[in-house]
This record gives sequence, C-alpha cells and structure tokens, in this order.
Amino acid sequence: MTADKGKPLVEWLGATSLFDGVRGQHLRDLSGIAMVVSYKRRAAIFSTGDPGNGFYLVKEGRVKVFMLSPEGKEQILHIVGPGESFGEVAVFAGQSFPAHAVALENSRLVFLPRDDFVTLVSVNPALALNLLAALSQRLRQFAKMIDALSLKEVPGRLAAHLLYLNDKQAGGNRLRLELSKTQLASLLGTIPETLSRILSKLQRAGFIVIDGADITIVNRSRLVELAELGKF
Amino acid sequence: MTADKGKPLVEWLGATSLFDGVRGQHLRDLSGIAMVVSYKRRAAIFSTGDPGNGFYLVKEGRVKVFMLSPEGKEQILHIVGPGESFGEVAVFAGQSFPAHAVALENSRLVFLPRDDFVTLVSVNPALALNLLAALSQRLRQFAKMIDALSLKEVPGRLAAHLLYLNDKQAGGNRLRLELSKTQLASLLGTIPETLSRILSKLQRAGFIVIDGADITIVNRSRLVELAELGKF
DNA sequence: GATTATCTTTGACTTAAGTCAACAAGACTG
DNA sequence: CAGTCTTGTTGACTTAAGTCAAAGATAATC
Repeated sequence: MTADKGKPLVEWLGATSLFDGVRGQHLRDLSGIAMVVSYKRRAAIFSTGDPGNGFYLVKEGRVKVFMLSPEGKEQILHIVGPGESFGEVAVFAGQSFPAHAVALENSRLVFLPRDDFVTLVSVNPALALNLLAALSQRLRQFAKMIDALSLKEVPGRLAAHLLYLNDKQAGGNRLRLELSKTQLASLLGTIPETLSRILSKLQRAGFIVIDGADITIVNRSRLVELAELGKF
Repeated sequence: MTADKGKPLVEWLGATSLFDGVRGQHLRDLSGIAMVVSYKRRAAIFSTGDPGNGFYLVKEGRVKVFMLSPEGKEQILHIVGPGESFGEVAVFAGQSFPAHAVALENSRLVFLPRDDFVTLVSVNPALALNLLAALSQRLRQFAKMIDALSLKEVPGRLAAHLLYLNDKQAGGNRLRLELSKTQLASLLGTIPETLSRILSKLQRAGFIVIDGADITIVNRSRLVELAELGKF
C-alpha cells in the first residue's frame, strides 16, 4: 500500500453515485479526510477480523471480497469495480471486517476513515439514504447468492452468470468472462475442474460456444430455462 | 392479515433498538402512520417480487424470511423475532421484496409505510445510523451464511448452529432447537433426512445427546473444532 | 524470448448429500 | 379418543460435485 496525492479528488467523489445529492461543502470536507491509496495486483487490502477504521471506494482497478476456508478454498462475495465501495459493514456494525479483500489488478482506492465519515452521514440525509440503498442492494445480491448456492446446481448458477454478463455487456449474443476461470469458479461456489467440465458440457449441448474468455450464446432460451430451474 | 388498533404503540416503538436516540416528537409522528397487523401461523406476509411499500417490525411472534426453489425447496434467510425488522431492502432499493415471508406463529407486526418512513429517516440521523447498523449486521450474517453454504459441510453448519443456540440461551451445556427439525434443515441449507442422520451421527460420536428438541453438549471442544473446520 | 509460474482441461475415483420409500411418532382436529 | 395430518427417522440407492493426478496452454517476469 502506497499513499498517493490525489488530484481533483473532490470532483471524483462528487461524480460517485454514493455522493449524489451531497452538498459541495461536505464533499470538500470529505476530500480533506479521504486518503488515496494504491495496491498492486494480489496485494491484500484487509483480512477477516482486521479492525475496520473506515471503508473504501474504488477509484481505479478491481477488488475481490471473499471468504476463506481453513483449507484455503475461496468463496468470492463480490467483485468491486470503479465507483463502488466495500468494507462499509465494519464502519456501521461490528468494527471489524467480516471478509478478506485483495486487489485483482493494480488499483487505486479512496479510504474514508470511520469517525469523520459517520459525522458526515449524520448531517447529510442524502448520503445516509444513498448508503442505505447501497447496503440494501448488496443484501439483495447476497440473498440471491444464498438462493443460488443452496437451491441451484452449478450449471444453473453458471447459466445465470452468463446471462448477467451478456445483459451487462450489451454485445448482442456475445459476452466476455471478466474473471479467470479459477476466479469465476470461486464466485460461483465451485472449483475450476467442475466449472471447466460444465462449460464444455454446455458447449456440447449446444447452449454456448466457448473461445477462451469469449462466449457466444447460441440458445438463449434454454440457458434462461437452466438458470431458472437450477438443474441441467 | 387483520388490522388492529395498537395500544401504546409509541412506547413500544421507543423501546425498540431501531429507534434508539430518535426524538419523541418523531416517534409520535411515526406511531401515527404505523399500522399494527396480525398474521396467523403459516400466513404469508409477502412473496418474492411483491411491491414493497414499507417494511415490518415484529411486535409478537416469529417470522421466517426465505427463498423458494421452483421445486418448492426452501432456504431460510433468517428468523425474525420481537423487536427485529424485515423487508427494509424493498424500502431502500428495488421497491420489491426479494424473498418470501411467512409467520411461524400467530404474530403481531408493525407495518411502516415507505414514504413517511423515508421522510423520517432524512430528518433523523440517529435513525439513519441505526438502520445502517441493522443492515450491516444482516450483511455480516449473510456473508457468514454464504461462507457456510459454500465452504462448510452440513455437520459443520449444524455444529455452528448448536453452539450459537447454546451461547444465546445461556443454559449451561444444554440448548433447545427453536425450530422444528424440518425448518432447521431449511435454515442450514439441507433436507430433514440429512439433518436427522447427522444429528444421530453426532450423538453416536459422543458430541451431543439428543432428547427431542433438547440437546446436551457433551464435548464442546470437538463441536467447536467441527464448526471451524467445517468437515467431520 | 526464455523460463517460470499460473491457469485450464481431462480422466479416474471418492464421497457428501440428495431422492425415494416405508414407517414411526407426535400433534392437532373434530 | 379416534383419526387425520404433519413431522421425524432409517434404509437402499443415485448423483452432483469434489479430490487427485497429469498434461497442455497461457501468461507473467526477468
């Protein structure tokens, strides 16, 4: 982690959806207490149980937030990209981070210290509501993940993810996996071997065509059905 | 669902942790817009996708919030008891409920309509911070659940749950399952048959002694080890 | 651009946990 | 208290997905 003089940090903060509707003066106050920090690819940002004296916004790069089993298996909770935040949970409850965070790429983050930030929230209803929306959104994602892990099989989870990427990327019937297959396996709650087998199976069954990280959806309706039923 | 004239609702609201530090006048405003509603055991409170024009506080009884698979299998997200809230996610993001909610017992709930409540949050920083804490706490629980479902086997999840109940109930080395075994299976992400088998296995292995819903912990340290490793 | 290192794929095997079915035990209802 | 309904237990079987191992393919680094 390297400290780093931010350039027009106020502007960037103001353009971040979390700060929609927050008064200019407050943003200026905030930029005074915010710290821009850089992490190299694979660098740990925090680990489970670490005291959390603030939280992070991603300025550049991507971060994975994940749980780790004693044997070293990972379950990715979410991938955080530019404009998104992580680690808020430690600010508002429990004071320690409940997960691990590692930079997936060389990244530049904005660190917001708890005390100053909480003060700002309490004088800024718009900020409070934005935060409530962000946490609610994440609860929704987590509920969906619990649903998937418990009630759907790996092919169903994979199908849902492919459709999600396809919608997000809006590139016709093509999509690009944004993670290595190993990381994708961690996100879907499985292991690389299983993911690999199921991708081939979906290709053999004529649902998709695979070309490295690029995938073409050949039969969208069957993929949708698979994602909904959760069973192959 | 039956409407019901609340008695001293203001007092009850004031005693609820969500409203810690909220000004008396605001509480009185709130009690004007809050509605007490009753649900009989097994009655549906809302279903996935229902428009959420507010959220609930449990006054009496218990509610299960759960996801449902197409084949009818349930995954309980959490059990909500007196003083706790549910359904806030629909208020602050997405406008619809992401899960199902059913009364586990005859219950009395307080319904808080979105618009009035949001107004109240925006003039009441203490309430905003309490809500942020509540949602953060729930994110922590969900993260733990994802961890358990993905990285621990059923015996590990069960062991963790038994230890949780034992701590919560503070009754020496005894504890009582607070759910039917079928419901507990849904909470742990498994089915009754598997839960039954694993309970017997833990008893045979000398970890616990089972007497219906009452369980005695015979070997706490091995149970702790099982909960941590996640493997039998 | 050579050399590590990491990632991906496939095969053979093991296993945790689900399905199906039968039965026993409670618990609620009339 | 008889009878129905729901809940819990156990057995035999199936299967999705994990483990271990080996080889090939990318990608990172000096």
